Amino acid sequence: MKTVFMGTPDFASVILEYLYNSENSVELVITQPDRAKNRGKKVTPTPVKETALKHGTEVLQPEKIRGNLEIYERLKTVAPDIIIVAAYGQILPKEILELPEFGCVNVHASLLPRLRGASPIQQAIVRGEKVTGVTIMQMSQGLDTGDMLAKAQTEIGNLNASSLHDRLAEMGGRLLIETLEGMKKGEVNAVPQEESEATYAGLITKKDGKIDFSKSPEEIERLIRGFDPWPGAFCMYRGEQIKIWKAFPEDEKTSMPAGCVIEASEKGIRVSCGGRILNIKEMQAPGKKRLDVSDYLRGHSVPAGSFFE
RNA sequence: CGCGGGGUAGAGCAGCUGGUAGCUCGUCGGGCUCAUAACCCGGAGGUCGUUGGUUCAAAUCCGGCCCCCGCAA
Repeated sequence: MKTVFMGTPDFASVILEYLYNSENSVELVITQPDRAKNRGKKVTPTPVKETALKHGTEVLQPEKIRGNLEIYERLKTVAPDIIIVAAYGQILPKEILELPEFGCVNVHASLLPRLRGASPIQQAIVRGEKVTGVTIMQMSQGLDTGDMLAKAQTEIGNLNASSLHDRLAEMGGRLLIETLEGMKKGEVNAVPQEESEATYAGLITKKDGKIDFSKSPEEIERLIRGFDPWPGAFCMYRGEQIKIWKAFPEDEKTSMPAGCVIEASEKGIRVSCGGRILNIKEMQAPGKKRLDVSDYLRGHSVPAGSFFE
């Protein structure tokens, strides 16, 4: 099929690669404008833009796609059979959704109707879902509310957000291509989402990574894993913001107050939380690299009775 | 020119108001012990990121460059 692709981050760029490696043509790619970001405030192209340019496809980066006549006319001229959307980052107006013969389909990184929204991958882990997956859906005007065309699922196990992201991106790419094949043959059924089962995964900010030691060790561990590598789960120790990258819940009970260090050794820093214990294994001080707790302790002292907060 | 921290022994840190480098762990050898990741004794291991400069003398002061990281976006 003749397609137009719209997407922005790495997740979308993986999907786009699958599209290039398929029978379908990519006529045009639309992504978010280059933004000044990172240290040094350098203007950086989006991953999708890089992928598109690598394949020699024209890229458009409208600041606002809604009500953008130029883009609309352009799409009309290109006249794609279908528009593929993956983590684009802007809401598409009705007239674009209805423009192609096959409409717009979205690759979403969750098993809809669960985890609609911007952060399905992280939230799947943080909320303790056992399984998650990808859904290909026919886009409608609501937020991830369209009819579902295909799904694939996977166990989360103890993956962190980075590994889960990569896995879901690959799954999404494969599933998209299959679905496009099916659509061409008219073999795809659109299944409405069960509205009552919908959950939402909103935009994540760095502040959401703050660890609350009154919560259970399991919950904290999921936050750490779900926010790895971005934005990272953190807490304060002696006035410094410390990121925690690896930790394991222990069953042992304790009556020490939340955040209290019970023991610090090369086996980990054991901290009281929610009446039980979280064993911290890997951490990072500001301006420093990620360190094994055993390495960290060679240069810092973490006495029992001090507090993480 | 967004703000900031840092590059010192295999690892993590200290030293940085200038005068031939120190701590903890590891490592090697020896000892103690029924035994040990415990303890005692001893040793090896560093062109102090790189490159210029100031100085009688620089890890320590000044400039350029390379690399790592935190914040903010």
